[in-house]
Amino acid sequence: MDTLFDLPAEKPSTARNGAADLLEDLNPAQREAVSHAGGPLLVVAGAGSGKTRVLTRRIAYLLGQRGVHPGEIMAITFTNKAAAEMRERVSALVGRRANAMWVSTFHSMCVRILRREAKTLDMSSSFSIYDSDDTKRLITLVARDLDIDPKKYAARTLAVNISNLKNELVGPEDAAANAANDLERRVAEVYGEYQRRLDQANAFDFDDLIMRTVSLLQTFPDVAEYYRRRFRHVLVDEYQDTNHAQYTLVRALAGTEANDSGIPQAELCVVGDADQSIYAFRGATIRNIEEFERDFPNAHTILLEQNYRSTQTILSAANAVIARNPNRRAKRLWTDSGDGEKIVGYVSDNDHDEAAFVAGEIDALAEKGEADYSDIAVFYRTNNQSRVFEEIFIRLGLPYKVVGGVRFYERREVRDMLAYLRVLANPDDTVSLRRILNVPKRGIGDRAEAVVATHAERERISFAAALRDAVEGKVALLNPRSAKAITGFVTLLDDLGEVAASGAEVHDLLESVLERTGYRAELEESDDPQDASRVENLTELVTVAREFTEFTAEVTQDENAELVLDDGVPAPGSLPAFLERVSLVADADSIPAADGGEEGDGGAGVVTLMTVHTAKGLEYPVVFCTGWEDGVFPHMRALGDPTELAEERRLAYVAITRARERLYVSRALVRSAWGQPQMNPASRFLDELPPDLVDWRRLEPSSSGFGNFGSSSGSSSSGPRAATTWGRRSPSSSTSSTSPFGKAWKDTVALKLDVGDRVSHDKYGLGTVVSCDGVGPRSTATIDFGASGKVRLMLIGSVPMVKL
DNA sequence: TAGCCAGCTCTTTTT
DNA sequence: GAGCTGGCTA
Repeated sequence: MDTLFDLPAEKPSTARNGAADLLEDLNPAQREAVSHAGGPLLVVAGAGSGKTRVLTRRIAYLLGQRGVHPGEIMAITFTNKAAAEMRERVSALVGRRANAMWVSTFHSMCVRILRREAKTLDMSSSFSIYDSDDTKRLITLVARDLDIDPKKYAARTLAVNISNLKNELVGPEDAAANAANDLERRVAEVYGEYQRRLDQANAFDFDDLIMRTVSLLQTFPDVAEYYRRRFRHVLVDEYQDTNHAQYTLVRALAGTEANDSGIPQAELCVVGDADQSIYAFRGATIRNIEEFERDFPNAHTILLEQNYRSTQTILSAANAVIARNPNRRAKRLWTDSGDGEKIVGYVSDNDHDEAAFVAGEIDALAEKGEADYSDIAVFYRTNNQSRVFEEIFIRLGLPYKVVGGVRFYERREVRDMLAYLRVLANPDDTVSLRRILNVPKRGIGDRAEAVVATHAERERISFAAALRDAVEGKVALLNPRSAKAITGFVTLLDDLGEVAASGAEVHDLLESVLERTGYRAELEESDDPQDASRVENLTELVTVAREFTEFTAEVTQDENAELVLDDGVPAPGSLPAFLERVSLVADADSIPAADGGEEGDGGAGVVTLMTVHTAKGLEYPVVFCTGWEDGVFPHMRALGDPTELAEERRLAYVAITRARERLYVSRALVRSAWGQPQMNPASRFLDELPPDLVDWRRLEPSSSGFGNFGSSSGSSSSGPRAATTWGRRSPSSSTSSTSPFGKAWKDTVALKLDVGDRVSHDKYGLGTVVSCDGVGPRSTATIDFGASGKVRLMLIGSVPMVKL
């Protein structure tokens, strides 16, 4: 949160403005990227190749050398953090002029455009922004109303499908027309109704922000023309993560060579790296970067391969891993800064020991003065893996911060409060209104809610209006007790509405809500320990709101505040401004400062824990890559699909390339998952690390005294699986109560295979089993699929493969 | 209407 | 192991 309202550090700019200054300390490729003028430019920027530097210098160069006005520049990133950093770095180069640029995420840029053009779309500019939780709630409501069996079609599934359609810019009608099966027909049906309700609630969901902006630009040529005239330079960071909708948006903004409005195409500069594309699950497509030259004729491509971040050892490891991905454009990172330390490998008995090893190693590094806590990051594949690290770190008193996971703004109490605020800002926001209808409990049950909802539907009025009808006794079938409770609720909202209208600051309004609803009192009276931390979170939320108003007060007094008052931006410090801000924050926005110690906890800062996804774009002197096990990383769901496996490998590549000086990789033989211990084989990515680069501190015990099972795939002498045999205990010998394995094998294996068996796989085709590994639900087989190569697969229930 | 308990499903990754 | 749903009781 601390980065939420950061002002760019405004050093009195010893502005670099001369062309020589701006290009001086760049390598030839970087220099070319900075000074290139004219046609569309693709900068393929390998990890650590100075991408941000190129982008910021390019902007400074546009301003200083090419006479571009800052108002003509739009720079798009994926996180607020990246946007803030870019703005800050440009400011350092050119001073306050930077403020007139649009530097923002795709989503905030779209919000800004949509607020400005809301009337055109028949929306009010005070619209709400629904995140995935709101979306799921609304879809649940819609599905219920459409009598859709929630067991057969989970809200989540429907939401994911609708989101995918939106990312492809497919509207409800087209979705219905193209629906080819039962699921798709249901999705289309829900989609249509969902969209209608969003409209009714004066709300956009995340995907709408992009999709509706695109359709705005496509449907209203004069609107598109306005933005095209305004933005003569469009820069896009992390271009490999754009989805179809975002790609179309970029095209619509920049214009194409052959556009009909007579406005020349804007100068487009996109930066990205196909090897770091890790958001396919959210619709991102590498295609956009791979086909850039086809999409934009006359495009010029520049490759940045020199790395300024990591040691050669780390880069060689990264290169070796990513080289296994098929069909990629060759690219090899190199550095002239030397080999550095070897990679440290460690095989622990269980996830607990793995965390203890990491903690011990961090301690040793700090002790020896080789690293501050803030120099160190621990990465894992999924958020639930943070838990065991937290336990150990707390016990040892290691200062740490977990980024992501159950995010602050996703906590129930925080969302409840924000729902109150959203209802006050936008009374049509039905999802928020129904969320708080009976929170805290005030005697308005499901029954009463359903009656009011039906009334609203029948009378074609909003849910808020239906509540008022209930107060006036105009809702049939509503029992008097419920009507009374509703009256109390409506009165409460009216009172709070008055507080809001009186011009109270957001934090004062929030205080009023906490008091008058009795929300805080209820938590304080509870004896559930969880509720105590809820109270703390609410206090934190009030603090955030206070900082927000204080921050805006500071900015509006600033003589150069014109940017903040630009169109499309809600009044500074206002409730809508606050809600917009908290709706669009991301995990990555709350990463502790790398220089550490800001918060005054001893000057050494804190160790940062996060998923690999969150780590993208960051770098640390010391990096721990944990949980490198097949089924964990690569994730189980990716094991059976070459496309997904390739994405996992890119993820591994991202993880490795975050490290500057020291890299650790570790795995655990046994890990708790689903509340039960699971045995995981080594990650195949470990085998892909060149053996001579890794110093294995501890290996798997070579023999556990039980019979070997299957044969090692024998593919590696690198150590991690020097003896790939697990202590095998028969499921029946569960008399050994100390055995963590007893239960793990209760499930049957979906497919029982032996060496030499022929199989047919949905994606890989025909193959022959080369070797088998392990027993129980995590057993694997290495299969030779001929042209598709040798692949190791888990023989889990969902594997799309049959024995012939 | 609220509260309690049993049983179920779930885990990627996120703007 | 956690959070949600459904069914039951007061």
